[in-house]
Amino acid sequence: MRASQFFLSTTKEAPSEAELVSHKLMLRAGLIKRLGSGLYTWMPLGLRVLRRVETVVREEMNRAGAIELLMPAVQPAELWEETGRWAVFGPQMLKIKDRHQRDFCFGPTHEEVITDVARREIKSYRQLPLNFYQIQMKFRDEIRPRFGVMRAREFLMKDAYSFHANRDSLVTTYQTMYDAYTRVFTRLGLTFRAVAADTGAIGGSGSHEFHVLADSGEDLIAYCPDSGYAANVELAEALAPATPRAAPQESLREVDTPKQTTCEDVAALLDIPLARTVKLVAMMVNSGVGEQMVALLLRGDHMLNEVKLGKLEGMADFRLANEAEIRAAFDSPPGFLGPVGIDRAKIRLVADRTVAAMSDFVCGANKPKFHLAGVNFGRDLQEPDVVADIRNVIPGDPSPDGKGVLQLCRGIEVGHVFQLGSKYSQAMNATFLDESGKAQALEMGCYGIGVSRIVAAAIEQNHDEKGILWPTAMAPFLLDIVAIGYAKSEMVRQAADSLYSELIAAGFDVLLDDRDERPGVMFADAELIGIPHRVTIGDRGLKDGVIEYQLRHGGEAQKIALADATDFLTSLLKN
RNA sequence: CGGGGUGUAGCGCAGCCCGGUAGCGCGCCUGCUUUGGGAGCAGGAUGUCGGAGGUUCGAAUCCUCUCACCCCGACCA
Repeated sequence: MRASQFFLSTTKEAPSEAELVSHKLMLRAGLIKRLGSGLYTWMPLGLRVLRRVETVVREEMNRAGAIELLMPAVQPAELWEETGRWAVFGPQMLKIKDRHQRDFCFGPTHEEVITDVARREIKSYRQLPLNFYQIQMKFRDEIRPRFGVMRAREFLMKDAYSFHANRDSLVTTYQTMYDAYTRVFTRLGLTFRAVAADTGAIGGSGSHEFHVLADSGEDLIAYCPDSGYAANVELAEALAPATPRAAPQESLREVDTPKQTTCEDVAALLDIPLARTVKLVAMMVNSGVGEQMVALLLRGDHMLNEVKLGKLEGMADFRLANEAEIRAAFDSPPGFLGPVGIDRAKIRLVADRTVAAMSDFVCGANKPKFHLAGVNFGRDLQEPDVVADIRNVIPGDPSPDGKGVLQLCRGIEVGHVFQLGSKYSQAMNATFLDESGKAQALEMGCYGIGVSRIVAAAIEQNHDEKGILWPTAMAPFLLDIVAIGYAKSEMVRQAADSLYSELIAAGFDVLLDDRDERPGVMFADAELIGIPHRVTIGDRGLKDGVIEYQLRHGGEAQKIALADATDFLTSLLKN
């Protein structure tokens, strides 16, 4: 591609809306342009990158035995009503009406559509297993789109769905897809980690997420360097303390805490470790027959894990209690809440396992400006109604597999694989006939990759102060030929044109910068855009019959004889 | 949706407090010079100051309402 025939639109400054490096660089390099919140045009340069990622994904899906198809982006509501997800997906789904006032949505995912395909097409166990995939724009009305294409409302996704006669077959394909994902992210040159994950709104049993590791990632990952255990903190189990609760040593007493409303403040005032304090989080839980207050107990330095909480019996629907509800139930403002002396007939007490094993702890006194110290279960209050793991793990917690301790890191979720089981096939009556001629529900798996998000994640992981450093597999061009004085110098023009056409003929994606720009502009663009290899052709070198080669990712420029250039570059780019 | 912030030329911003009819840098256009790291000089174009209402002789500036966007918390590829 000749730069003069292409469309580059780079800028020195990034729009102020961009916060994240990848977002800024994508705008500055002219990969994307914003249309509205969470809506982006992929400009010609950005589209080349997106297509590269798509190519790797497509190749690996095909290799894994998945078969490509393309489903409609617009889906009828009735299909979603069959699985009950028209309501479940809720406001995140973009719902639309046609001219006859019939309800449709712009597909946020395609389990319903593919299951409909399956129930029409799959009749016999002889057809199984089957794995379909597509690469398509999805729409999700995100609460807060941000970070450019990282969390956009419209985004490109590869979604695959597999169908099986039994669980074993599902597990086999699941593993095949897991391996395929590993190959995809490896080929794309990303540093990533596969982690055990929660299944969220998609549902099902087993699931893993693939995360590109980056400090700017929105997800927290717990991993154990010793055992290889890795899980999203949403899921990572905080083991019950190994040592049982110690016997009470202290007597119960009130302590003056005139301004201390947080565990941190109280611990600082009393000069005790934060781990000796207990906080109470008041929740309103809707059990279906109205709301009831539930008091959660967590150690002062621990954070509530809402995913874990939601999985407890009868706790699926909860929200934080507001101040009025708290005052009514505890006769105290927030900041001084505690489990001692509360009406347990009205307020259920759910304690984290860690708290359940504590003794002589400090908590609120349900009285403004006072806390209690030396608090003990059994003696000062009844045992909790429920003891469960409801907190996030923290660094140093023992690994759930019993080998070593956990550490935390941040990740960007770029892939997710699920074993769905028969959730959708049962709801939609998608069955096949087994060997004995009996109708059975199909076992399903589903597998997503955030194609457009990968582009942002890759930049997050590969950039420097000058711009993007594309991994080879997703670079928009492999090589940039910077022709200095192309418009003026016959010598430069001839050398650049012939090198360019030879490399193009050899099948390489080469950009010839034949614009009538100053050298600095062309160099700066080459670096911002992140093209991995660069040669510079100018009168200065050509006088001695040489051109210059430079790797984007650092290293000294080297001079190459013009006569050897094609061979040199051909062997270089082949790898 | 709750909390915070910003809307002024294509982009980045100043002007607003203290009303007098809009400016800077980059970019863009023309010409000349320049050509190995985002050029120099000269000339030029571009704004319903996010929108609507109000106050006022007069509003980018003050008031009210609205819309959009960004950031912090609940969703997911």
